[in-house]
Amino acid sequence: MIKYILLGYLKYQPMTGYDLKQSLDHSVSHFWHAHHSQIYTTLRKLDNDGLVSSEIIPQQGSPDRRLYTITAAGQQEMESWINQPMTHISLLKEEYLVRLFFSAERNPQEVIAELILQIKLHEEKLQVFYQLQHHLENNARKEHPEFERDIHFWLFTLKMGLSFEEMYIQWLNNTLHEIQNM
Amino acid sequence: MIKYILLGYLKYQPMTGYDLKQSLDHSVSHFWHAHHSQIYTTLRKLDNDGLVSSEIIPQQGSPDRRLYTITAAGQQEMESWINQPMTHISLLKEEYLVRLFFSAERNPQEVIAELILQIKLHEEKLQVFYQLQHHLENNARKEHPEFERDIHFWLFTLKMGLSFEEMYIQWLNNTLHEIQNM
DNA sequence: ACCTCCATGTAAACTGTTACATGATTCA
DNA sequence: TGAATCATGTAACAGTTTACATGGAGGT
Repeated sequence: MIKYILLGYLKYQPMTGYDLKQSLDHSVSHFWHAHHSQIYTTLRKLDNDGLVSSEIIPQQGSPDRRLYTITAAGQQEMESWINQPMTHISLLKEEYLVRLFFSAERNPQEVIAELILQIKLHEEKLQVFYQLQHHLENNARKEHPEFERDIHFWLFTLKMGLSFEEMYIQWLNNTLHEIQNM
Repeated sequence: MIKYILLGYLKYQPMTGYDLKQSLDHSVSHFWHAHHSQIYTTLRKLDNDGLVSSEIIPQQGSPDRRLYTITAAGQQEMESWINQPMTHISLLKEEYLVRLFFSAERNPQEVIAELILQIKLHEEKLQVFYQLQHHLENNARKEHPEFERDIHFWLFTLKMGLSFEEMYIQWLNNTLHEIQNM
């Protein structure tokens, strides 16, 4: 998957591994994250496979930057992937739910403390989503009118992150109250 | 993670790899799934580490069953894990969102067709959740009153799966309408 | 005749995380 | 003085998926 995210980004413009990491952290990371180590190694593999090309840009004082550019083969690979419709749904992996599932015998006060911490963390995340949404709807749209259509699609995915957090927080609060009244 | 799921189940009763796979598929699989190959290999590792013990139950006509029982060390390992509160939140990995994020240049009709298919798949999943909830709230509760408290916790996690699917379907429908009106 | 269920496993490949490793610049 | 940012990489490990492999029993 990370392969297609990198190709998708490089379709917009040539970028370095570092740039890509920054960009991902502020966009797709909410539904697909990656460490820099994985990004650098995947870029090398894409280069070996001819899906991207790279050129070294010398720097003084810091390591040379390696700028990656998508090739025609890379564009085709990306398009072939995105045009092949997805016929399954993704499966969640939610560690907290595993913990709650097996929490019946735990000390209720500790379960409640953990719930309250989860609520706090998810509320912080929700705030980040609101800020991102504000930024996309205002700044980005005005500064890059040529990306109007793309921004629509980015906002769709952001809206999903937002709805997820809102739903999750509500569910956590309901669960908290039910446990307190048990 | 799968290690703790297996230990958590084995705390209720001794089980075989096959039993565990069946049980997981009808419970935690909605927030943490595993293939049988991973379950069998993890059980072997738990056995080697002394967290479970196993005995072979001969069968006629089919392979012997290997019944796993949690050990005192296994119980302690599980309790130590569950009592150490989680101080982060899980990160989503949603392939469909990656696809939508990069879909601005796709043929709108294909994007719409994919959206409609996703709606159908998520609605089917939602129905499964409703049935599971009905089963837990009625049959399971009456047949196993000794698990009353555990069932409460299982229902919490089920409620989350249900809310997630309801939210997701609503988001998909909104996105569909917005794309149709673009 | 074919499918599903029971029941177990191994091997290879792939994906992802954590830790190690370096070093200049800028800001508080 | 210490932290953050820029900038890249490798290595070891852990976790996960896919494919291969077998074979009887019971139902349609």
